[in-house]
Parts: sequence; structure tokens; C-alpha cells
Amino acid sequence: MVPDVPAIHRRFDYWVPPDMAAQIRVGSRVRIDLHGRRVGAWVVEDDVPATAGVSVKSLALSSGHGPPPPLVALAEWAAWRWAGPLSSFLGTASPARVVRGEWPTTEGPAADSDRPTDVPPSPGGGSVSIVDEAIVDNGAVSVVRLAPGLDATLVVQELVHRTGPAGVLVLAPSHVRAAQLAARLRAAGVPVALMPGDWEQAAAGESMVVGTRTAAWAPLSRLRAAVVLDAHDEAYREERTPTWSAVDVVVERGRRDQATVVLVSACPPVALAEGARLVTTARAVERRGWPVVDVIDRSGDDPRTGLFSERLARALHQVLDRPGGRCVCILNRTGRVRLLACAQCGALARCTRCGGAVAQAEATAVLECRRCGETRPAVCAACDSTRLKSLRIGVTRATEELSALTAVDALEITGTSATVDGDGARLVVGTEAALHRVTRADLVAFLDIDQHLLAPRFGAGEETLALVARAARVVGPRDGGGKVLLQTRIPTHEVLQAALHADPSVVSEPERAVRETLGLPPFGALAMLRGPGAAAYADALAQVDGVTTSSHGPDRWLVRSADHPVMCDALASVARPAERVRVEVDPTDA
DNA sequence: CGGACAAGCTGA
DNA sequence: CAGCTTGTCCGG
Repeated sequence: MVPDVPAIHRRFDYWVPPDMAAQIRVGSRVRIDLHGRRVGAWVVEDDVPATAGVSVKSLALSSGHGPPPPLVALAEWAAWRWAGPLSSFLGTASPARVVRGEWPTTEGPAADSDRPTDVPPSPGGGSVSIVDEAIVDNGAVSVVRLAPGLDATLVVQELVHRTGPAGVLVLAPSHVRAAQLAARLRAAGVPVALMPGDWEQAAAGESMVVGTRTAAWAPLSRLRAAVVLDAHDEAYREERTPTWSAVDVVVERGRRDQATVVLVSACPPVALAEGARLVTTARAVERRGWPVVDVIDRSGDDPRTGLFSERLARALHQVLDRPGGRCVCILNRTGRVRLLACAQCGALARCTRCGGAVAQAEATAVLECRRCGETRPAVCAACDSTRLKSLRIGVTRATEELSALTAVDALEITGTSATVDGDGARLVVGTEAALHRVTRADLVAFLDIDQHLLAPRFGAGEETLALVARAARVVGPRDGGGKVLLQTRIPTHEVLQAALHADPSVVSEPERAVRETLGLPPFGALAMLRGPGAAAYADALAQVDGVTTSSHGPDRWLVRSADHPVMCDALASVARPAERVRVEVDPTDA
């Protein structure tokens, strides 16, 4: 048994009473008496030989189905791969509510795998050749680079047409897209189980399964084919530890079950899947699937001219003058003004207590320190002048200024906005959260794309291109008039060139070279240790052959190895110190 | 995690 | 020394 208690990393033996035996198998959920209390647990092993000298208690209750046996094995792999507790993966692979009754005959759909299918072929001819190329042989992983404006659903439909629905798993990054996909496939006559609600239907094995990140753990006893849509999306990564990735889980399932795995992305990251084959569409097709991209070179502009160039203003007017025209402006800084200076003496506005930069959060005349929370009136601390100029404005101020510039009421959307839907407004100004809340626009303008490009972490370039691809989806392909505007002081940056030419390989080639030089994924494996126990744990790990560690700030240590097996074996074998350590395998901010 | 138990402190 | 808090240990 593995108890459903996060802090217990042990397994215990229990006796299965004869009246329960019929309902119990590997993966079953049970309740056990453990150390004076009753807790949930999973069966992870059968027919265990008695351990000498240990008296064994009986299971208290059976509480329904859990993951099928192959997923228990997969959870054990994941616990190793992301250095996390097995119980957290078993929990993700279990139904949300108690499910009882007969297990379907779990031999899976393999028996009738060559059965002709009644699912119609996809209407788009192009997807046929993509599927042809992607499915070379079972057990292979393909990365399909598909421009944002091209419809990946057709690839799914074509695949299901060939294999039948049973044993097919499709992941989408958001719940909305998963539900849309399920609806479209159902309309085409395909039986679809939408996770997490349709867990039982998925387990029954007759339907294809659609869902988001957690659906990587859908109860298919044997996977035959899987498609991950927008495989670059960070939503596939669990933010809390263990920081598992649904893409990696699906790839491992495919390897175990000899299934075809297709990762679809407009801009596949270099580290997406090691050893996968890249399938691309014809250059002209890919170009057609991206919108027109305008790179506005502001390198010659005076830094004091602000965020709104002439060309931006013209482009906004052009769209807003049309009836129903809609624009979205993206600025990834919340608040009103993030950095101020005195107009009189030029002193930077800093906190009188801790010296950090103070910001203006709202339209009030109060300055607030973002580091220590101290507030003070908006007056220069050096010369008492009340005239402060805004050096770095945030979304709130940008919304005010754009409303004035365009004479259209702008709607502000940030991650914390209560507004769920930006589709009612003609002009939306927001952080990248706005791109999730608007389904359709004629123009998306990144007011300061350099902020994304220059973010101090590896992968910032690939992430920025993914953001542009998201914007591209909102504005649609070029023949529909969709346009993305990028304001920059570094117009030659490869990410901007890639967007301009609708060619992501412009980014991936140099990215690959940098990663190889620095030993970053996929040319090495990383883990970040945080917390009071990080230093002690890093010290112990550094003793292992093939593992190196380096300090990465207070209570932060980076662990490096040539590959995951070496690193994960080390993380599994070296005992953790008494103090708390958070282990983040494949960190995003290394 | 959370119950059990031991050790340490307090006040009558 | 009962009654309480604090800390450490460990689970079948």
C-alpha cells in the first residue's frame, strides 16, 4: 500500500480479507488503519511474501477503482523522473469520485486493432500527408510544426480515421480548447471521453480520450496513439512540485505501449522531446498560416518618447476606424507606473526604508515599495518636488494613455482582473493574460516585446515566439488580414526575424547551439533545489559520479548531469536532509 | 501528516 | 506530582 498522505514516503503491507479480494487489484483505492488513524491508500503490489517479524493488519475498506496497473508502473517511473512522492502521481491518475463496478476487460483494444473504422477522414487534404509523415512506425515520436493559423483538429481527425477511436489520447493546453475539440469530434461521429469528467468512459476503452494536462494520466490500459496540441504550452507543466510535464508523460506512455505520439506546435522548443522526428509543412503553407508581422524598429527613437510610436498609433487608428475592428495591446507590467524619477532634480524615486524602487500602483498619489511594502506620498525624497515623471509605465497607465490616444474606451485585463471576457471591448490593453481572454482581434500589438526577449532566463526567446504564436492565433492567418505588431529596439533579434518570416527554425537553430554549449536540455539534465535544506542536499549530491552542483542564490542550488537517468538516480538514492528542500526537476528559470 | 510518547517546565 | 507545552519519532 502507498498511503495518500504527502509526508509519508513509505509503503506498507496489508492483508486482503477474502470478501474484498474480488474488488482489489493493483491500482485499487482502499482505506487502511495506519498508526491510529484511517487514511486512503493505493494497492501497488500483489501477492507480497510475508516479511518476517512484522504483524500485518487487514485492509479496512475498499474505496473503488484507481489507475489501471500499467499506470501504477508509469506513476513509479514519474516519481523517479521528477523526484516526487508516488502518491501524488497515483492521485492524478485516479478518478475524482469513487468509481465501483466491474473493470472492463483490460486486454485493451489491441485485439481488434485492424478493424476498419467508421470515422470519416478529415476534410482537409493537407493533414493526410502530415499524418502520413508523422506515423512512420509505432513507438515513434514526431514533432509536427504547424503554423498557428492551420487547424490541428484535422490532424487528429485523420489519425482517428485511420486507427479508430479506441486507445487514442489527445491533449489540449486549456479546458476550453479540450471541450471545443471534443465537441467537434463528437459532431463528426467519434465517441469521445472528455477528461476529467468521463473517467469511467475513458476506462471502458471504447472511446478516444480528450483532456488537458492531467489527462496524460487517463485510464487507458494500452495507448495506441497520442496527439498533444500546442505541445510547447507551459500549461502542460505542473507548477507545484513534482514539476512533471504531460508531454514527457505521454512520450513515455507511447514508448511503453509502442504507440504513435504526435506533438503539434507552431514553434517547437528545442528541448521538447529528445530524438523526435521533426515534420514540417511546405514553406509556403507554413507562411500562409502565420499573420502579417510588423516589426517596429524603435532603436533610433529617444527613450523618452514613450511606448506609443507613430506607426503603432496609425495601425490602431486604421483598425479602430473600421466598424467592429478590435485591437489588443500587450504590456507585461502590471500597475500604473513601475519606475519614477523627479522631474526637478532627476533623482530616482526610491523607498525611504529599504532603498528599493517605488511604484505607483493606482491613480492615487501614493508611492509603494514593491520590496518591503512601505508607502509614502508622491513627493521627491531628495528635493520635495511634487513633479515626478514616469520612466516605466504599467498596464493601468498604458490603458489611460491609449484611451486618450485613440478616443476609444480601452479595457484593462491582467491576470487578476475580474473581467472574464475581453470580447466585448474594441480596444483591450493588458498583460499576456489578455491573450487568453480575447478570442478574436484584427491586431495584436506588443508594446515592449524586448521585455520578453531579454528576460534573464534560458528559453526566453522560445517563450517569446510562443507568445507571438498565441497572438497569431487570435488575429488569424494573413489572408484574413490578421496582423501582429512588435515594438522593439533590437529588430534583428532572431525571434523577431522568425516571426517576421514565419519560420521558427530561425530561432531553434541558434537556440540548439547555445544549449549544446552550455549543457542545457536536451544536452543535459537540470534540477533546482530550494529551501533551507538545499545546501546540505547539494553537498551530498555532489559526491555522486556525474553530478555537479552550483550555488544559484541564497538557499538555491542547481544540480547538473549529462542526462536524466544519472540525475534522477542520484536524486532517488541520496537521502534528503532534515530541513525542507523543494526539488524542481527541469526548472524553467535556471 | 498527525498520534504517541518522553522530556521539560510550572505551580500548589 | 498532576497538568500542561514542546519536540521527536514513526507508521504494516
